[in-house]
Amino acid sequence: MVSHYYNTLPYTQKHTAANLAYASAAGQPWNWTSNYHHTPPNHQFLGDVDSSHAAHHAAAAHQMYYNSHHMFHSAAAASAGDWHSPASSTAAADNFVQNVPTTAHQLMQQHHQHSHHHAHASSSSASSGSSSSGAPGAPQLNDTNSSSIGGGGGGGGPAEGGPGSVPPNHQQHIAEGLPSPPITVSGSEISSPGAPTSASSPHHHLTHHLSAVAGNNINSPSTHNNNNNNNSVSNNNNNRTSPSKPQYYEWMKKPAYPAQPQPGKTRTKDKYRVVYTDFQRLELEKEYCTSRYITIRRKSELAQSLSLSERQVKIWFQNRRAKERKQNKKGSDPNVMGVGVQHADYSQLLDAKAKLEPGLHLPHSLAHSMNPMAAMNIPAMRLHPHLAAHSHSLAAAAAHSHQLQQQHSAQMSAAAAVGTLSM
DNA sequence: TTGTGTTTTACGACCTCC
DNA sequence: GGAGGTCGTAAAACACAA
Repeated sequence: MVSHYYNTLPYTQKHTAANLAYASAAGQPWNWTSNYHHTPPNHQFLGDVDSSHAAHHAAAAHQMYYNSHHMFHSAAAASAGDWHSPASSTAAADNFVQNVPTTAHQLMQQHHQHSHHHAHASSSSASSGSSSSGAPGAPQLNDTNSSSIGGGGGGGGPAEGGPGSVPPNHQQHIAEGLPSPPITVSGSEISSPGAPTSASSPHHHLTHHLSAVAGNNINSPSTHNNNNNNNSVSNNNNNRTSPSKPQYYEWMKKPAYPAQPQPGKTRTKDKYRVVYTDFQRLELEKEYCTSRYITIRRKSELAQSLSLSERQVKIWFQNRRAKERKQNKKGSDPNVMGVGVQHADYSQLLDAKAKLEPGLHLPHSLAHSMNPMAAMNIPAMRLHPHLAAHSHSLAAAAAHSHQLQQQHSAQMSAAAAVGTLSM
């Protein structure tokens, strides 16, 4: 049986505009990607600046932005003023882990309610996550692909750091809201700090189970001396007609993924890739909305709160930017810089939002402020990465960003107008 | 159900910056 | 040299038409 969560929640959510999940490019009710990340003013790089001022700016606008439109974020903002406030620095960081799970729980509860409201069919979605106790060290994973489910992510992880240090009830919250044990591959830091070891992965369970019953350490690098055993098993294959004993075949000895061509390669371990939960995606999107380039601090915080590795967060941002560039390129084919696409998407976004929150009618100015980055399409926004990475250049980057934002404010207004009218 | 196209994670190669 | 950026790509996950 397939993972409850995996099958229900993502799908139903993805097909429901109200659920804020990613929607595939085709047929999506509103293009989260193209619209949502249109960061509020002055957000392009402010989020990267570890200065309290800039961060505060980002946090404030971010809060407004999400409070207005996301059932998630009202809770997030309410309980986590620190969320986007690096200004709160260490103390906030200390509280971060403790706050976030609670927030996550709230968010998921709201999400769940909302799912009931708007997508009744998905009623079992979030509960699937909560159905797994997600106790630390004892993640309950669903059958398949549940690596992205609550169980593993929060609790199972390494002893130090991350949600592992969260109080028990928070652990459950994490299990409900911050699933995804990133069962990624070895070799690098890619394995999530908060994620369970691969031994917790369903695949791993299966593989190990099979290997155990087969009497082979199939995943063990030291098994090259077990060729005899393998041979014996292979020989058993010839006796597969024997009814008295369970038969184990050659394929059973194979790991879930093809053997590594090179020992150092990392892709082939337990899972080629994991699927992030909607919550993880949402939080990442939120952060991306704040800034397309994540700071080291925020990366660390996010990684911890989402039970992802910093590498995963980094790569997610890289992929996210690539996605945006791709979309921009696609939208800018006919001598346009994608603004038209952005407009359409933006109107869809607002339309969806309006459905989501019928009472919400954004004033022009607000809509404008929400979408300063319709011009994110603009090639000029491709500031040099290191502008974001290195604080020395941040001021210039921010200034540049601001200038670009102003340059495109007219377009933004148009976009906002379109969006408002569409409601 | 299956085939096919798209999206999402993840990586390697290569680059720039400090 | 290390960190992080883009670019290109692999492959799983997913969506959808036939």
